[in-house]
Amino acid sequence: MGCGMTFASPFLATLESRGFIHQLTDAGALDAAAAEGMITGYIGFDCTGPSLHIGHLVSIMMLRHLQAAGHRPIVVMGGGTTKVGDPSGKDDARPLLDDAAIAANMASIRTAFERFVVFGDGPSDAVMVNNDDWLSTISYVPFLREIGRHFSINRMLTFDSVRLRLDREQPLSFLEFNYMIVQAYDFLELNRRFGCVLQMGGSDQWGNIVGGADLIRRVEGRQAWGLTTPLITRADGSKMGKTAAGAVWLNRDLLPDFDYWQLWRNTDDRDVARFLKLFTDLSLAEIDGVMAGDINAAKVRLATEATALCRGQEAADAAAATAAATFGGGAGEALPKFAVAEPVTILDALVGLGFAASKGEARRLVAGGGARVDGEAVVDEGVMVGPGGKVSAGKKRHGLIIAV
RNA sequence: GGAGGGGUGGCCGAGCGGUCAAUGGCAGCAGACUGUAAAUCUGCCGGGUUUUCCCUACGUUGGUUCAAAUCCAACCCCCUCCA
Repeated sequence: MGCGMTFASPFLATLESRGFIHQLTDAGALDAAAAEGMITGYIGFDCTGPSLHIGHLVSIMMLRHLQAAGHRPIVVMGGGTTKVGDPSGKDDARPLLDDAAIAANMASIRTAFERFVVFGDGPSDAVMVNNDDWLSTISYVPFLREIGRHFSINRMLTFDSVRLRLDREQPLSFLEFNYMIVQAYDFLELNRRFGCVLQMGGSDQWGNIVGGADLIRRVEGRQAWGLTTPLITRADGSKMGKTAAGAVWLNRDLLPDFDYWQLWRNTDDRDVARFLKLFTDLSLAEIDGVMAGDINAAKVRLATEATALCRGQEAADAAAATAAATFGGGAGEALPKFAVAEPVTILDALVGLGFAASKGEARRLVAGGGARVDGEAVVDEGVMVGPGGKVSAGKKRHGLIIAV
């Protein structure tokens, strides 16, 4: 969508040209600040799950572009805000997580960032902080007097996150109602600690972000800005992040490299150009070149570039090589494997590889003509497969039987 | 507090004493066509069992029946209207 403006600062110009910008506050002043010198910006991430997923990728890429343009990114782990729970875009309150669960999720999540931004002590090196560090020590009455007085209930009631709940007569607890205040306070705290002047996030965060920028202006008398991305959906209307098979995790231990690569490889034709801009480092000129060629080659390029960013070049190349070999009729190393001591039936092999949830489902797969051993369709469910065999379910799912 | 309506398979939504593992739609999986895409058409779509067999399922717990998702009772939860 974008705002159609032209920007003087490389950072905003890049975001705009690549489709990252949905809304931003005082574009002219932010552009001037970013053009003039280094700025510090942040994005917060909740720790409600064990890993971030590709729905978070747009935000992560913005931090990457921020750093690439010579600015300083701050990754805020929402150890504290996760305890409150963001009502934005939700009909119901999320179950509250305990400290141990949040800490575990946070530890798992932080590893994903190391591939996208460079952490360190240099001026534009990324910083990671946990907002629990300052939120958990807040004293109630002093907080109300310093921060709470700047928030108008009248206005808070008009924010979408609150209004939608009230309009639908869904419950909204006082705890959740405070989320925006707590997030606004984060921005203030980051402004004080790091001179952070920009908060970015998804479009559902607009209210929270503006709240923070307002708070900084009122308390510190300084200007701060907010920027949101559009909600990225696939051509079929589905949201990024999830497929019917489950969340598309960034962490390798939750989703194998090959599966991650395959996911991008199977991108809808209509999404390829857009995704190349959002999820790879290729320049716009390179993308034009790629798109001018074969669409399937473009998808391979998207898959390899996106996988390299998230999982490393080596993993991306291995996945690409495996795909080339496997879909060329052979088999690649990165395929799922099932270790057996002696030959098993095709049914057990399909279940063992995770291609069928039950023997009944495996049976149906065979009956429907979808099962293959070494490329040959299996018609008899009694067929045995031993180590070295390649088992396929449909055209896209392939696995290897190996010896224990 | 009073009066109604409802809770069904991943989701939506029929069924309202046996013929119900439960119509239909969506999602999903597979086949055909293709390009590891989309669209379209076809099949499958609780679990086990080499299959006119067994198990588990229609909010929960009991009951009536030869037989219940379907009837009764109590309880839990949701919605609407009245106070």
